[in-house]
Amino acid sequence: MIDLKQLQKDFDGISIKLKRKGVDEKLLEKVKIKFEELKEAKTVYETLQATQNAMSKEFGIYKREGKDISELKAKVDENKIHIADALEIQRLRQEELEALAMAIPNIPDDDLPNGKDEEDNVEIKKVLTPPKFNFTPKEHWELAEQNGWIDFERGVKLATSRFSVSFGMGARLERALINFMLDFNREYGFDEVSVPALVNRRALEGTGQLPKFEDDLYKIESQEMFLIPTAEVPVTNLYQDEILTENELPHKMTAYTSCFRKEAGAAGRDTRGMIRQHQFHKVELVSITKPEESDRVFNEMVACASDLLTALELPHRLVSLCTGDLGFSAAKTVDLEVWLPGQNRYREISSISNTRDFQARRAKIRYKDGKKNRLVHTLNGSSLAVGRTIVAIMENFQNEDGVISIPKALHPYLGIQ
RNA sequence: GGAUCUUUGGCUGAGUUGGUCGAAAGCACCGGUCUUGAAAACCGGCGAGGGUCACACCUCCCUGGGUUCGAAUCCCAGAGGGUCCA
Repeated sequence: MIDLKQLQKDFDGISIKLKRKGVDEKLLEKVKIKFEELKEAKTVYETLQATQNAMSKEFGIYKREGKDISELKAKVDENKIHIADALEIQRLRQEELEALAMAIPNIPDDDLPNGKDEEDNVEIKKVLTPPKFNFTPKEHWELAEQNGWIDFERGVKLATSRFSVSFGMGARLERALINFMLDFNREYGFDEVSVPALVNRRALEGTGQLPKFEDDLYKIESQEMFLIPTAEVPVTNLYQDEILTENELPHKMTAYTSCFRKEAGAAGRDTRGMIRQHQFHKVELVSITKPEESDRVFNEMVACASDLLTALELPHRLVSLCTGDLGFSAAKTVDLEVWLPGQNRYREISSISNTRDFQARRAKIRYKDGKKNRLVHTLNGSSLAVGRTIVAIMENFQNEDGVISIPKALHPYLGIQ
């Protein structure tokens, strides 16, 4: 959630910034007015409540002294009615404001490229050069089936489309990658955590998936619990409602989880293969920092993910997302795109975001800065999506006969000499 | 699943004949005295959010309702935890 006080104070400045992300100024105007109305309603209510409290106190004194209370009681009873009204007004305005304010995305950083969508993202740099083949490289689903690594039909049989089953080396590769990434991240200074894959509503509100994106989440109706769409949710919310000490920051964490997404808006896209699955494995990076540290840690996270790809000998590039392509909670995002020879293009394999205090405000994650409590900054990013990494390995390490070599970095994890 | 107990500030933990309780005490923490330095001892401070220039003031003792002029304290429902039974 954005800072409403600041919106009130600097409406024009913030409007300009949010417009870059495509936010309607009318919505902001509404929020500002609602915020002022709420303040007004609060003042009215609090004044009434104060006199009520004072009278109640007096009541006690009267009684102790044996004075007549009938007159006072009449006054108090009357005031009570006004309080009920005032409270109701306040409650309504609060609800209205919340509904509006929760729909406003984070403010993009000033130095981001302007733009509408993916097309306007800006490449920062390329790492490693794509391999040249003297044959036509195949796409991953072909290779996956040929090698017997992944079975898409059986995934559909067990669940529905966009589920798959890994066999043999395909399955082992998954496990090897997860271990490799976690070890790699740990050496980079990220502490490993293992978290629930099912979370409550509050957690999802904290990181901004709810209330806006409920359609994309799998929900356990009977319990009001949700399957996590990313480890970002449980890991960031570890510190929800807490006041951290300055010297425990930054918290740099890495976690492996399965992720679950309905992909509601992606009908027809990437229907083949395992680029876009309802369930996938991901190793995630999450950091919680002091505000002045978040840019530094952001760069560390990007470097960590990029170095990981390099260690796996996968050609990739870093892309700065333009304002229009930025996610809801992000103030800044760098995507890592891996080269896929079969598709002859780069595809997203990791996405690192700094949400600044946007999630911290919702999730109430603060730290003691001297005497004061300040909001932390939260950052998250995929180390790498495991499925897409396997896709990248298959396509980049394929041989003419369809046999797939294994990157050296993974040899120890697969018992290859 | 049934019975019963429990849920308080960073932690431990008082407060259950309803009023002066945002809440004792201890620990932790911060500042000071002392010390070459540290520890100990002593003095002081120390929950959060809103509001204010600063006060005042409002809200919060698991959550949501209710009773009452007034609830951490009473009633109801729900959630979490413990114990016993199955």
